[in-house]
Amino acid sequence: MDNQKLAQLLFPAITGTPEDLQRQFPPRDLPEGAKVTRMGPSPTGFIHLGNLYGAFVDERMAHLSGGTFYLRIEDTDDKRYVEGAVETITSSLAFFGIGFDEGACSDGAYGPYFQSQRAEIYQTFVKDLVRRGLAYPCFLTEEDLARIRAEQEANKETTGIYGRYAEKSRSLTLEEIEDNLRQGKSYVIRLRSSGNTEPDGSVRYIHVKDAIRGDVSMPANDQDVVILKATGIPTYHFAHVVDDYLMRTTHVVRGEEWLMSLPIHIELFEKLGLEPPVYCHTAVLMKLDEETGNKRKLSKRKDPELSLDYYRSEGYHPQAVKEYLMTILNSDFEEWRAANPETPLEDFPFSTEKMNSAGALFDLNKLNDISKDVLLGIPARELAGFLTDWAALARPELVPLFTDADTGYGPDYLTKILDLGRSGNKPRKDLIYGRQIFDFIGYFFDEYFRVEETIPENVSDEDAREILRRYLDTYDHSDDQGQWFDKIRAIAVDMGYAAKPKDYKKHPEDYKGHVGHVSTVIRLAVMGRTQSPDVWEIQQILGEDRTKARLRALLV
RNA sequence: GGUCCUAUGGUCAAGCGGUUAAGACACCGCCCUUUCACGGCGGUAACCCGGGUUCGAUUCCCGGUAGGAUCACCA
Repeated sequence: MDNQKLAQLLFPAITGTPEDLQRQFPPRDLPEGAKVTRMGPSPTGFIHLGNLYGAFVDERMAHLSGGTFYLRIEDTDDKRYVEGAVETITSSLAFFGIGFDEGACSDGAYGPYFQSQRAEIYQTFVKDLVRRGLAYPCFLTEEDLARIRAEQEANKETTGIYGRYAEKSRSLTLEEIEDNLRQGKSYVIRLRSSGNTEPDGSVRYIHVKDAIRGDVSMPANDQDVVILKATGIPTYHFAHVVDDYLMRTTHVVRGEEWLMSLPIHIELFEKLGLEPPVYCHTAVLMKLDEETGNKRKLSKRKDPELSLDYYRSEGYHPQAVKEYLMTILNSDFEEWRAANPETPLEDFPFSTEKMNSAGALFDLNKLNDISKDVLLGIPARELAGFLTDWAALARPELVPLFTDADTGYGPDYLTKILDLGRSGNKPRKDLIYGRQIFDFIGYFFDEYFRVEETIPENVSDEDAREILRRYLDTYDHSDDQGQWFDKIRAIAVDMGYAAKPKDYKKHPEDYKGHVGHVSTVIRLAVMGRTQSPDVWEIQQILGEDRTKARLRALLV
């Protein structure tokens, strides 16, 4: 077989060579040790927590080393394309403070960054492979493939085109190929694999140093995998090898679902004579399945928390999600964070070697706990803005209350609410995420104020009314916190409640209850609930009119 | 089924041949306290099983078991 002729027959339009391309995209001019990473999403527009997890690793590796992080759209499967996907991807990541240095979003010197626009580049490499006898056209139809598969399954053999199953296509003569081409038969280009059998008949293994998993070894590839689809567009495997080489990627971060195709990629790099990057195969994010009690991969359909939109619509602060992700990524991050509460996340010495190769369970509790601390570190004014942004997305009807002082509320009001109890050396950590925050502070807005709990058991209805009446009678909005509470204490004592809970605990028979029960009644009247931050401070925020109105409402 | 990965409390995890087996979240109790939260103190709770190697295995090796991943002209 004249491979030179075959190559020319198959790719008459390709005139360049791999060497030309290598010259066209020379090694990047970066400092020693700088890492070049990339994110390669398919443009379905759906971007989930797993993507963010990976992108975060990419971004940290690149930027911690003074390298480059770029975006490449892997749209070799035209069926998947969704309009506006690039915008969705970049804006989703931007929300979490992850930005690309170059790529599909902003261009750069190593493009094009859409695989669909790189057909000529791939074909240049394929043509070279054909020319060297390392790849060949295959005219097997879907039916042929199905038949082979059925036979293999019946024989309990590995499925695929390899060994003797590849022979027919591999041994096609130039004339047969020409003939097929003339008939307009559809074909793919397959790699002519060297197989994985040693001369002595044993299986040959590949050994790869994975930056997360350490030494990994598995049987070398023996499949004549498809490298160029009938459309002339490469499969993922081939595109990965060509692109990551030409774009001078130093570290490929991808999910462990790719681990099994590593032998293919290694063989492809070998045949192409190119240096493979360092691989970093990340663990899959897991979740405990309620039904089976087993760990399972987070699923797009069953688990809303996989979607990044979930965090946006729930109102999680991006920083909280990031910090949570970092605790999963590098477990010593929590310790570091405790020692460096003020230091930006970017200063943490992240490393792939500290990553765990087992799949971590997604832990919402932990995220919430981290979120409390993160929100505490954000000034109330800024938090008000964040909450307003969240409301615009998830609860648009709240936006006027947060932004418009004419509603009787507005941004200053909201800021005061959010800052409640956060000063001092033992600040409250009530705020977790948007939806939860509004549940927590809703009573500050008359439209959402509702008395939803009942008075303590040991306070009679008559006493409750009496407490409120006396409280309203003596209410002076300018009282300081001490004066204010003295009045409550006076009401309590006067009505037969202990001034101190301890007195009541010691001699419960002497009292109806204690001052805490009395203030609970007030709390219920003003806040609509029995649990809340300091009543006096809340009243100061509510203002005199609103406070009194709520008290009166219960007395009529 | 083949191949590969993984295996420490409910969860995330330190550990890397000799430890009273860290820590964090969650949970429980106590203290602080007008409620709640915060904070402080304390507590329950773990090395998958079986063989080796070794004076000694959570740690190393082999086997099992379990869970996960993957076996496309999808990425």
